[in-house]
Amino acid sequence: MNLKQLSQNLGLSQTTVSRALNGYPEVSPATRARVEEAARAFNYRPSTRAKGLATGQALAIGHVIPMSSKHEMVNPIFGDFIAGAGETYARHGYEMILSIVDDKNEANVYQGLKSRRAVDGVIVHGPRMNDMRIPLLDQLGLPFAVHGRASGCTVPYAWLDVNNRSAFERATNYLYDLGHRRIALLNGLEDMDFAHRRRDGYLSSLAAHDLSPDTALMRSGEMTELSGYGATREMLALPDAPTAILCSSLISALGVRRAIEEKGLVMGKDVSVITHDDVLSYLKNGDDVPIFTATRSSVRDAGRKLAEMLLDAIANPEAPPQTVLLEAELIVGASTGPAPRKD
Amino acid sequence: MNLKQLSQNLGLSQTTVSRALNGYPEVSPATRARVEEAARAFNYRPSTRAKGLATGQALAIGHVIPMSSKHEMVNPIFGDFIAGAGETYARHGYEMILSIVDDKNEANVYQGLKSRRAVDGVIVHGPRMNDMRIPLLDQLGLPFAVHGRASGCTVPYAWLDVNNRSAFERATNYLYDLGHRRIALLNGLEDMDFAHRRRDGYLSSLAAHDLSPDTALMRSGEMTELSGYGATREMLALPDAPTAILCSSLISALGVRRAIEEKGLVMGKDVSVITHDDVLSYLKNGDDVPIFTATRSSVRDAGRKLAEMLLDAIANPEAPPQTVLLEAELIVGASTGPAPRKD
DNA sequence: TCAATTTTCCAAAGCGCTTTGGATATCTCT
DNA sequence: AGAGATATCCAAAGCGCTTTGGAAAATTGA
Repeated sequence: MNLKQLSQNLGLSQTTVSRALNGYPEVSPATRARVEEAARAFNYRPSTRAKGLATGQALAIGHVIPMSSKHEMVNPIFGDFIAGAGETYARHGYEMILSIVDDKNEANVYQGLKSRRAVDGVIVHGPRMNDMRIPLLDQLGLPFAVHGRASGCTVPYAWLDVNNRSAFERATNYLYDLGHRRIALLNGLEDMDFAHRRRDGYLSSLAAHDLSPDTALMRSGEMTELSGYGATREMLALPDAPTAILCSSLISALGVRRAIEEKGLVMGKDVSVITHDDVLSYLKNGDDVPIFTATRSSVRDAGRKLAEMLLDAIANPEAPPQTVLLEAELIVGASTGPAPRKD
Repeated sequence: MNLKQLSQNLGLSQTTVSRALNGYPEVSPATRARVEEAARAFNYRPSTRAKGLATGQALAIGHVIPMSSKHEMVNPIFGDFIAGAGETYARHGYEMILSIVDDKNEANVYQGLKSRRAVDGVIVHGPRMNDMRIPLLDQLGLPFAVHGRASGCTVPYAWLDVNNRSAFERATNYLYDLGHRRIALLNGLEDMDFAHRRRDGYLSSLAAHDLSPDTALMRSGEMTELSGYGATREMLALPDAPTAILCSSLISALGVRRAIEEKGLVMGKDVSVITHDDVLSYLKNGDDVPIFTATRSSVRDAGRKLAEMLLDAIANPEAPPQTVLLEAELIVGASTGPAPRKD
């Protein structure tokens, strides 16, 4: 069923039917009702492609998911993020189109989306330091919004980020106040922007308390259970082992806990742990009482909100880019406690 | 840059340029080269929408991700699955469009995709027992392929599935051969088709060895770390605790291990564990030596392959639906060992 | 009652591509 | 050299929608 057939069925012109369906005023309430009724009956929906051609809009947003070509790893937060974004799109009649692409071909993909006019805008995932995608998109003139930020980018752009710096600074402070002096940082990959900010927050807290950072206690890498386990195991074997560990993801925190318990130590007593918690749907941090003390910020909410920002930016292109900085909650769970006394 | 402008630039007709770019024979090698060169120089790509309108194809595949409205949970395997599927689409010039939808509105979404002609076909995720989506899609005439199967569906359809039944049967046999007699099953949600098949395999092995199933040792639910932990904790507290646990996902296996170790027991010695491993990129089962003995089947490969099957089916609609049944590997890791002697 | 509005509807152009049905130029063969 | 084949290109229609510029019908005002 297409517009032509529908309008013939109704004995009306395509114009009138189109207008009735799109809420234009120049059609009487009576015929509008008749048209809507018929559209429902025949299960008519305008072809996205035809509509897009006619209006010049794509009614679609692109999500370009970078995949580390080294590790072939897709970001585990990604599922929940797009679940949030998808809600927003559904509400606004937009489609989400997804490209998963290894880091090399990224520029190509953005160019393609632009020149094929496949999307009205894109969401940038996993920004790195000095991310070249941002100037690229800016130059292409393709509206975009970034989940996170990219230090070193000079052009203004729309972003939504968790205040990773302050979150990790507060977390470190909290551990300091509990008496911890040997505090380790298990960070994400160095070139990811968020990792950089988290380290800044961590270092800033150490500095504020006249603690000098120890590179033996600062790790970074992919955030897997195994890497959390391995790093913790190594660090606990040090002569001057850390009494507290700051961890970048709940997944690696599981590994941290395992290494602690394997050594016969008790988390929250012998070793304190704070992790960042993205509130992933398949990885809850406990039921009522959180297992881990955590800096918490829902990545699904972030998806919802950032999608809204992008749609806003598309709707009024003249407005300056919005930016949102979310403060993570610091929620106290069972994984932190006072630093053990030295004997 | 559009076709018209490009062809004017070249002093050729749109027809010729279009043909040159699409590999039609009725254009001389010389002009074809000239056209391709110019297209590259001007970064020309045909508008997807216009092309789609003209050809009647969408060059897009829909993925409808059901989200349990109860738990708001997105399937954690989903990221890796679409990473695989995405590879295939990229190779064939298809786009992936994603809808995340709660179970109630699903029918609507499929209808919408069909009548708006937004996609050439869809992948069905997370099939349940007697899944009504399959007859629906069949009736709509929208090509589709299912990741998994749906017991009880009578219409023929294309699917790709792991042989969950035989995998869990073999795993149970393996535990039996190690001397285990109290074997627990931590399954996924009951109404998911794969959970049903896994239980079948488990029960069939028990029956073959004259073991009668004990409902106290059979759990099912969302597969989270916490649920694995909770269930194991409870079962280990039973007077007649299991000596082996069969687990449906690596995530919940982490919880299983935690509950075991928390009780001061050693996994692989006091309690054996076998889990299913989807080979998720962010959750590796150990580096070289697997941590868990596991039934293993890469969900990313599944995505790649199933996408290919769907594109095939779209390319020749007359062919009968393909079906692929993958056998999971049974890989032996450190989590299984002979049943402990009774004292 | 009749001109001036206002409502309500329509025909046709256009969005950017593919494809049909020629037209023209170039070869081939005898 | 000239007819038939073949290679090369083009104009125009059509895909399903929106939207512009009117036209016809209904309503209003004096």
